[in-house]
Amino acid sequence: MTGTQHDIPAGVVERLPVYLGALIQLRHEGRTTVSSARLGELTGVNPAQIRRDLTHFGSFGKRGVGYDIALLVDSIQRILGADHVHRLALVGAGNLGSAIAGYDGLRQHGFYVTAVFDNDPQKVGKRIGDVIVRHVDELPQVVADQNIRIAVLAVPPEAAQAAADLVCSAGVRIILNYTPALVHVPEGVTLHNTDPVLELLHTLYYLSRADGSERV
Amino acid sequence: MTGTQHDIPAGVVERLPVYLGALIQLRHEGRTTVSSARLGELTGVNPAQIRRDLTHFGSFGKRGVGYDIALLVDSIQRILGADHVHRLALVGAGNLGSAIAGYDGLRQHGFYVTAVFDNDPQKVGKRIGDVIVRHVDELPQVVADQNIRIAVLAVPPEAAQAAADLVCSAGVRIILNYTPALVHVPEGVTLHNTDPVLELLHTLYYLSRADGSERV
DNA sequence: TAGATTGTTAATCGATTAACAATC
DNA sequence: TAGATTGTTAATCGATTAACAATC
Repeated sequence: MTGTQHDIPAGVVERLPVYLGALIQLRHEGRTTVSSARLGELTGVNPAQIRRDLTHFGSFGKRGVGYDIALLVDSIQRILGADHVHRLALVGAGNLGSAIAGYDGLRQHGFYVTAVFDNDPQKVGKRIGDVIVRHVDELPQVVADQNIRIAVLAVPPEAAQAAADLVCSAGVRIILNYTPALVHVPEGVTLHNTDPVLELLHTLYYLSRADGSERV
Repeated sequence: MTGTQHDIPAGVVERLPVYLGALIQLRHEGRTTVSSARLGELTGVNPAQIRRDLTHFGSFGKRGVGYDIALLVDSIQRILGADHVHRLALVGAGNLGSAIAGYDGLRQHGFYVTAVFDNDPQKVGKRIGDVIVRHVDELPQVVADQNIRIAVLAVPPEAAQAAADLVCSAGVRIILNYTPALVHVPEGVTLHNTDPVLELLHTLYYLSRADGSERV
């Protein structure tokens, strides 16, 4: 789904944010160092794999001691490109959009929702999070002005493709699609789908196997 | 993170819901058959892999023709255990909770939010989706009465572990964690974390590589 | 029949893990 | 020094892909 960049395996890149989440939690608990063994417990990843993953980017630990949490947090953030601020455009000002705009975790990682759009005149002008909802017609101009690279789609599924087309032609490079619709994006745009239902279905498989799959 | 059930590779189980999503969209468009090549285009999965994935569960296609969409949808739903109704307990009646409860895609796959809980007395008694918000104290009783197996956590991160403990001891078998907190669950409970920020961070990596990673 | 596409094998590729020497 | 834990190699394991015979 994403063009293979350089030679870092995709699995490694997927796990880095998981490590980061655990490290931030550890730092929050006041810890200063952590071993790969402990990090493995917290994240469910094999300790050897954690060490191997990290060596793709350098050497961050001290033998006999472990990893300095602050250092590793900084390093991973730099690797991911999360060491500076990113502005997000949010398309769709419904319940989901409101939840996303109000989500503190975004700001903690340097993601700021600086523009919200909707095509419902009822919603235009209202405040969501820290910003006023604008009409979707203004999107190209605003995205260009703010040099926004990331868009989040929280619109009804029927509107997803149109919204994707719009943000793509406005110059957005990453789309987070929160609708169940399968949208197509041009080469060079990274699309990430997060349909909660797909994840539920996936997990469901294991439940059906685990017990007698009672029919309801 | 999940106990290895039988001999189906985890990757296969992860992709089935993706196929299902595409198939449902195709059915919605009025199509009746699809080739692995077309399904591969839609989902970004290699056609050979789609065919190989499906053979784990049987033989669903017709050589020279392709797959009957209706049949394949039914089959995948049955494989996943999504061919009957599942009740969900939702913990947290904020914006995110409201978005989840109001999400149509859930019902389309047989997931019904039949109980919503919050510990804020302000929210108890209000309606979300089709149900009245109850105090979290009632959770054990309600989950037991309704024989609920799946819980969705949409609470503040500080409250996540307590909420997880509560639903686990009430007998829930699958937890969908929408908070950034790393929660621990007992053996036998499947935990699925979906922190939107982690996904953003992951995607961000590729953006930083793609262009000159302008500092803002 | 000719064309298309599956089901399946066999080859490749990459990821995971165990093990251990290096070293804090 | 002794104990701990990393960084890294080497072995294993599994997933991906190409190719093609089977067959609709």
